Amino acid sequence: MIPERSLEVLRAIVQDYIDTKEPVGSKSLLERHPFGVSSATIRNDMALLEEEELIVAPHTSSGRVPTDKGYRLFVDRLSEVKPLAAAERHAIESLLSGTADLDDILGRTVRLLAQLTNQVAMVQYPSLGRSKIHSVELIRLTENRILLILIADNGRVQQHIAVLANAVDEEFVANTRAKLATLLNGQDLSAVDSLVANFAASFAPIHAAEIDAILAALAEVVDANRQDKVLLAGTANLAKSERDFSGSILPVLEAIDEQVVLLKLLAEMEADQNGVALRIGRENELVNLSNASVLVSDYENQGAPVAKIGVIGPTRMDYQSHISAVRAVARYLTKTLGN
Amino acid sequence: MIPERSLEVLRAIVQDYIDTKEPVGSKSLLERHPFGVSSATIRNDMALLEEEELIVAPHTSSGRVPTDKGYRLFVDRLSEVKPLAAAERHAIESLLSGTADLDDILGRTVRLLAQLTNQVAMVQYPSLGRSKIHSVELIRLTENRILLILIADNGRVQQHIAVLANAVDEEFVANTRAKLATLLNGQDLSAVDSLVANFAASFAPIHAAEIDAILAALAEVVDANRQDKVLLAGTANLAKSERDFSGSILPVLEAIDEQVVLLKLLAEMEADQNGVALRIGRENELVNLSNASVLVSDYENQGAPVAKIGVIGPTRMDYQSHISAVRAVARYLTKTLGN
DNA sequence: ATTGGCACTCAGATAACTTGAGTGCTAACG
DNA sequence: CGTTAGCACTCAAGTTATCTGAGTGCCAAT
Repeated sequence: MIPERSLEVLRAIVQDYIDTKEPVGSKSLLERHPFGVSSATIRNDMALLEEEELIVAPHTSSGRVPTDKGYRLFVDRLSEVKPLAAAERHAIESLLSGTADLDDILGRTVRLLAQLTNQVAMVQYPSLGRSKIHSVELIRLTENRILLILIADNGRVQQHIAVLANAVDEEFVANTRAKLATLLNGQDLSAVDSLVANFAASFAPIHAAEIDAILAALAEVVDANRQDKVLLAGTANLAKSERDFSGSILPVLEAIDEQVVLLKLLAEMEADQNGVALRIGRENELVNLSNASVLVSDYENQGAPVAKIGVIGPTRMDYQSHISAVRAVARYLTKTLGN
Repeated sequence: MIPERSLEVLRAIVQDYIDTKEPVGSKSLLERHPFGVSSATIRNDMALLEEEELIVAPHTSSGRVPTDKGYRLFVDRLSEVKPLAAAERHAIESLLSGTADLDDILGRTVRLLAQLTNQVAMVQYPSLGRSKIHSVELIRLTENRILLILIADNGRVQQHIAVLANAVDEEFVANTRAKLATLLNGQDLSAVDSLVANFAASFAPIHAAEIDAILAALAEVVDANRQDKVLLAGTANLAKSERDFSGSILPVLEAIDEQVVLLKLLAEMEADQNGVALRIGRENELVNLSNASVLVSDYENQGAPVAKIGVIGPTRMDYQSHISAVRAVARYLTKTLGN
């Protein structure tokens, strides 16, 4: 086992490094943290930590820098979450109060988080996966184009246009709409596929093609919700802290461009007992994010987690503050959606 | 007036500079462009061009670089638009064919443009400004929350939730919906304000507060459409060509983050006879884009321009190719929306 | 287990020197 | 007159050499 004091040294190294962005050496460490021992002793401890691959020296004669593993130990066992400053709580409360539609709320929230952390913030749209259909609407745009709108009980709205081979009249649309409504309203989203299996049977065969097209649109809409959407803010923060990403922010920008990648990553992440999920550096299997950390939390609606919100930044980020920021924002978002 | 050959020299300088990204000198210019004269003559021409502030020397003894003014002259008078390669045309056609909903089409289009130009591409959602209301829907989510959906004849859909002080029943909603429909369907969007002015009068005074809330939601939705939305792609291209932006891509990222700024800029830009609008460097009054160029074109629906699409990149961009790329993509987008 | 002491290392800063692509200017030329 | 050859000059960028100081590892003494 690693002795107590050595762990304290690791903690000090992580904190100093996050602070100064410089590799930290034994002597300067003592200046900031009054351990009651000499620099030689610290050096011995450091040698031990290096053995354990918790820290590493960029070159032979320079201070030490935490490894991904070191950060991980720090976060899991050595750090306490730093509570938000009063001003920050205040900012959250005032910015997220007031009702508005979903787009608006998420937009404001993600901007807020970006500003609070000075990182790139992201929020995932509430997934329909676990939620129910509030209602389905059909609107006849032209004689052969039908707009299908699906409204989920979490306030998310998704639309799609079905193009029909033949013209249909208002009556047909109203009729279809009514049948769909009784069939689907209030049902679980995941049940849609099986529920509509025999839907065409209740119509005259003449309209089979039209019904098919509408069901295809419905499937599209359901699917569009499964593969979700993510909103970003604060990308400019990347440029500001460019050297924190060992030179190149390209991989991060690429991940941001390819939202699919991001969504896959988010889907994989599972919150720990603190209510947050964290991937540090190489822990992101997506190789291109190997010098970034991703920190997310779930937010809820109707008592169940519906999606994730979080930040992406350099591995050398201020975990203590950011964890509480992400948690707080997620909590307030949950609350806001509750209305 | 500037003599003919000097203008040719300017053209050569711009082309070489875009190509090599190095300041171009009199001698190396001759290697690539066989003017029938000596380097000393070229130097004299360059001195003249420098006098006219069309080119500038970064330091005393180095080649010349075009100024914003130089690029402007180049684009306006010296360059021919370079037609797209067959492969590129093909890519456009195959990527934009197939019907889908608006979100999808715009998403694919903007990605395509980003890939074609290797720049950051942006597309503005079709504005409702000049278009008409297809229909207005009201959906009762709970007894005091009404979802209002506005569908424009350009396929754009916008929703907003109105929260009412008192509970209302289905009948009230259906009734209101019907009245709104007769009043608004087919009307010009800009006419909404005056059309609903006396709307409350046709209801029992008991429901005044509810009607107000719904009208407020309507105003919101109309407004949300005015201030528009913009979709981006290819931000990773920024990192790749970072040094093209004289070191810092921060201002560009900031503009991207603040979509409001971007929208304002787009609104200001008016297409010239080529069908494109171009701001070079300092011409962007937004001071932070002073080493970027913005290149946009209108795309149309129902025969009238509805919004802009374009790219943003370093002033040293390949105007000849990009202009035709933007134009082509805008044209195909217009065509796709036509269906 | 801790410490003082010492030899060693090496990234980064500073300075001196070299190189080469570029310039401007002038005097001569057709 | 426009063009040219020639020449002195400039300066960014690359190379090399040197210095410095914060850092290390190790060992013998406490």
